[in-house]
Amino acid sequence: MSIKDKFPITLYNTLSKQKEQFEPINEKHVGMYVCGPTVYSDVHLGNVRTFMSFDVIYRYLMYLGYKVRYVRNITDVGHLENDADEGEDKIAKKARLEQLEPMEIVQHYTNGFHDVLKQFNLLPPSIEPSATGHIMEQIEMVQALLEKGLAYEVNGSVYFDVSKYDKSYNYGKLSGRKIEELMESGRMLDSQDEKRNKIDFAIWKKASPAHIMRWNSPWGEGFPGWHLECTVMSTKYLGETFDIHGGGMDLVFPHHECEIAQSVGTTGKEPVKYWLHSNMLTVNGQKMSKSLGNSFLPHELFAGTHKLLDRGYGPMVVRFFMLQSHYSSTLDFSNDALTAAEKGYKRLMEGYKIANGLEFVEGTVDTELETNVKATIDSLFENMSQDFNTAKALAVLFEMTTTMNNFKAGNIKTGLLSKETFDTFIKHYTGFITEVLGLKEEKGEDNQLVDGVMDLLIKLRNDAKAAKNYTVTDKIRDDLKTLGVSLKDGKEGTEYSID
RNA sequence: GGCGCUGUGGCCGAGUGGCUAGGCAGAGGUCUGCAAAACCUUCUACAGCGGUUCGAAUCCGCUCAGCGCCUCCA
Repeated sequence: MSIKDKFPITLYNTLSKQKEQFEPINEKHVGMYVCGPTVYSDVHLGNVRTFMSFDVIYRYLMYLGYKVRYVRNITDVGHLENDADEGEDKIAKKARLEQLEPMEIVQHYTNGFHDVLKQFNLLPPSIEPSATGHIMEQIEMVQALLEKGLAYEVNGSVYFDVSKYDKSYNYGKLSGRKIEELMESGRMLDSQDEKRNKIDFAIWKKASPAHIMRWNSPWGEGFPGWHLECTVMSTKYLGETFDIHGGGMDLVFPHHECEIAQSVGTTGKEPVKYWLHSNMLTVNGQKMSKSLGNSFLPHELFAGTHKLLDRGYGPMVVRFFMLQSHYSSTLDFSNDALTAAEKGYKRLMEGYKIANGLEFVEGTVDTELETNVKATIDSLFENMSQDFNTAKALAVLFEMTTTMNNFKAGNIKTGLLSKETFDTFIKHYTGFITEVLGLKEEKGEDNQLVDGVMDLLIKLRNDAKAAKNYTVTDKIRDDLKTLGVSLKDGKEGTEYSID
C-alpha cells in the first residue's frame, strides 16, 4: 500500500462548501493551477502567504508520491484599474510614472517576485506561463465564446453575456451569488453603456489611443480581459478539466466565478474538481492590502524597518509563523506572534540538527515505545492529509522533537526502537520539516571557518573551566553572547548556536 | 443593503459532540561552578444568553463584537 493510499487527503472544496476526499482525475498525477501575481508592484507578505500555502500543498502531494504539474501564471497584461472605460492600465501607469517600457516594469517585478519566493524557500512551479505569451489562445477563446453566442461585440470590445450563460448554466455557484441580486445590488459605475447588463465582463477590451499594451485582433487593436488568461492557460497546460485550482480568498468573486463561466461556456465541462482558497493575512484584524496601506514588504520585515516592527525577522521564522495556522483561517501579523514563532522555530531546528546527528545503537526493543512512535509518525501524515493542517503537523513535530531531545540526553536509548522504526522516524521527522514544510536553517553556509574558531574558543574555555578559572570562562561566554553566539554546556561537551 | 466568515487560556493558534493540541510566556524541580539549553511536573479557555443531547468549544437560535466579498486585490 502506497503512502498516498494509506493517508488519503481530504480537502475543503469551495465549490461544494464541504470537505471532500481527494481523488485525482488520473490516479498518480495531479494538475494544480494557482493564480499568480500581477507584476506591477512589489509582492507583500499577504501575497506571499497564499503562494506559501500552495507551496506546502504542492510539496505534500509530491511527498505522498504524486506526480504534480503545478502551473502558476504571471499576469503581465495591464488590466484596468476599474471596470470603467477610462481606467488606466496598471502596468502602463507604472511605466509612465517610472519612465520605463511596460515590459521593463513587468520584468522588474517578476524578478522581484521570484527573489522573494526564493528567500521564503518556495519551490518554483512546473510551468509559469505569462498572459502576454498567450494572446493568440485568448483571442481564440473569445472567438469560441462569440460563436457559442455567449459573448457579444460592441465597438471593438467583447463582453461575456452573463445572463445568457446563466440560462443554461449556473453563474455564481462558486461564490454563492444569485444573478438577480448581483443585477440589483448597489454599484452602478459610469461608462457601462457598452454592456448589456452590468454584471457582464470584458473578455476583450478595445485599446484607447493612449493604451500602450495592445494587440491586433479580429475586433481591432485591444487587450484581453483579466479573467480570460487564467482560463486559457489552465486549459492549455492542464486540460479542460483538472484537479486543483487555488488562489486567495479574495479571488473567489468575481475572478474564479468568471473563469468557471468561461470554461463551461467554451467546453461545456466543469473545469476544476477542487477549488481551494487561502485566507487573508491581517494586520490588527484588517486585511493586509496595498490599497489600505498596511502591507509589509519582505525586505521591511527582514530588516525590521517597518514602523509596526520592533526588529527584523528571518524568512524562515515567518514561514514557520505562517505554518502555525491553517491556510483557510485568517492570520494576524504582529511583533509578539513573530517573536514567539522565532523561539519555536529555533527549537524545532535544534531538534532537526539532533535528528541528523543521531546514531542508532542496537538494543532491546521496547514494544510500547515502538508502538507509540509508529502511531506518532502516522499522525503526522494523518494531520497533514486533513486538509493540509500544517498547524497540527507542527504540533506532532514538536512531540517528536521532545523525543529527539530525549535521545540526545540519553533518557531514551535509540535501541529501544527497532532499526526500521528508528530510521522511518528520522526520515519523516526531517522529511516533514524540510521537504513538506519547506523549513531550513536560516543561516549556515560556509561555517567551516566559524566552526574552527569556535572549537578553539570552546577548547580554551574548557581548559579554564578545568582550572576553575570562572572569570575567564564567563567572559568568553558573555562576550560571545553579545556577538550573538550562545554556548550550551551539555553532557557530551559544549555546543554553540548562532542566534 | 446582499452573501459569507470569525470570536478559544497572558499572547499566537489547532480543534472531525465524550479522550492533554502545539508554540511563546509564567511557576516548581532535575542537571550545571553559575547560566543557557534540555528533561520532568504544573497553572490560566472556549464572547454572552437560551435550546437540542446522557454529554457541546464543537450542532441550532438570538444578542454583542470584529472581519471579508459585492470595484483592482493573494
